[in-house]
Amino acid sequence: MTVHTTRAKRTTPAERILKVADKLFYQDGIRAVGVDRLIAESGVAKASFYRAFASKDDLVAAWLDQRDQQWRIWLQTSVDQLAPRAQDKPLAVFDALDARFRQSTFRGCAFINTITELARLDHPGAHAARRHKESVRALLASLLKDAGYKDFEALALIFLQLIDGAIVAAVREGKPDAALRARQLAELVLAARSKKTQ
Amino acid sequence: MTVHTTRAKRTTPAERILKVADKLFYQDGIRAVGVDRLIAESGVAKASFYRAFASKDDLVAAWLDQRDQQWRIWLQTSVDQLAPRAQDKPLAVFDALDARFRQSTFRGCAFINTITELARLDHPGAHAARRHKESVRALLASLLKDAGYKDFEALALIFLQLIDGAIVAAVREGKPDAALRARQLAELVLAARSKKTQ
DNA sequence: ATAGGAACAGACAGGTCTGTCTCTTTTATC
DNA sequence: GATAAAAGAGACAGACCTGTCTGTTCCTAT
Repeated sequence: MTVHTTRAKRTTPAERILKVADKLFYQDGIRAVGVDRLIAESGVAKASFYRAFASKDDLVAAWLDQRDQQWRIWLQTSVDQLAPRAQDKPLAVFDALDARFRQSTFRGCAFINTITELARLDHPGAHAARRHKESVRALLASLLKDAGYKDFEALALIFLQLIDGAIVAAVREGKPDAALRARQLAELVLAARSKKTQ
Repeated sequence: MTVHTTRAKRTTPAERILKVADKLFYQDGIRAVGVDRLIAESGVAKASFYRAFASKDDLVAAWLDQRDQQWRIWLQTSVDQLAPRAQDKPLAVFDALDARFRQSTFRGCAFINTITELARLDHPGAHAARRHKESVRALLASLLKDAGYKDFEALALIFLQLIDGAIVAAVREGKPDAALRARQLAELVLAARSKKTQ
């Protein structure tokens, strides 16, 4: 090996495409963004695009799977930062949301948006979106369990629904207030439930 | 006037188009339904379509305005039927939602779907959607005020957010359970608030 | 009865969409 | 340095999109 590829490998076409797709799909919606635009903005040849992804639908699924992972990492680290103690983590979810709602790029939940935009339930993107929500539900259940709540499974479903409502309301209103309202609702729920398992 | 148009007037092209648009836009999404399909399924000539509506965007706005009216009438009559007494009406909203979620045609809130599909905030459809949500908020505030709740304005915002969350969750899950969860949350909120103004 | 407008039917234009294909240039491996 | 795969550039096909325009038929009002 004469050269070893010592030089840091440049980003692959797939990586660049995914990065651009994340921005454009989230910002403008899936159907509003054509393959030609994805190619132009990522500086990739059309043949490279279709070598990396079998179709646009494939890219949509890959995008959502990547975003799912990033989103859960974001939530976990945000919650850990905002609430060091396990018992405080569940409610910190809504503080994390509050911060996210204030970002100028915020345009709702990419997964909800995908489900509503792609009405067909069998679209690969719709499947990815449902997988994401199930993952988040499991993450919430884990937080609630560690915080000592007995019926953490039922609570996780409620929390997920509060999150969905907060996101939609924040988009509608163009304000982050919905996060605080959801947090107060969550506080009520937790206060009403039998608090600890032991 | 010899003939007086005694005979019941047949439906106008605009009415037929709106009826088909209501079905197709809601079922498949706005961008997924082309003008040609609307024309074919409503049995209308293309010239008639563009005589009735200046553009497809115009039709979208007209559709949403019509649906807004129908939706509020539906909610009001459902609530009146489910809860004759003013103090019971606010929570009956969620029983009405429950019934709606069970319909096989249910595919979420047309207005939320429109906002998320048409990312552009200045689209006439987006404006119609925001007008609708504001109307519903006012309707909820009225129900809550008549039920005797002092801070009915704040409560209406919370109820609207609970409704949004329930709708999204119901679509996600493909089950109507979210309506009951939202109702229980609403019960908690009402119980926690200072109940009456007098 | 007849004139005028509304509705139907469909061709057409100009653009955009996804996906395929060719050709050239770069990059990596031996 | 030679060879092969990867990537860039872009033409092309076929379908679909919105919106316009030209005829023909029907209904209605005088």
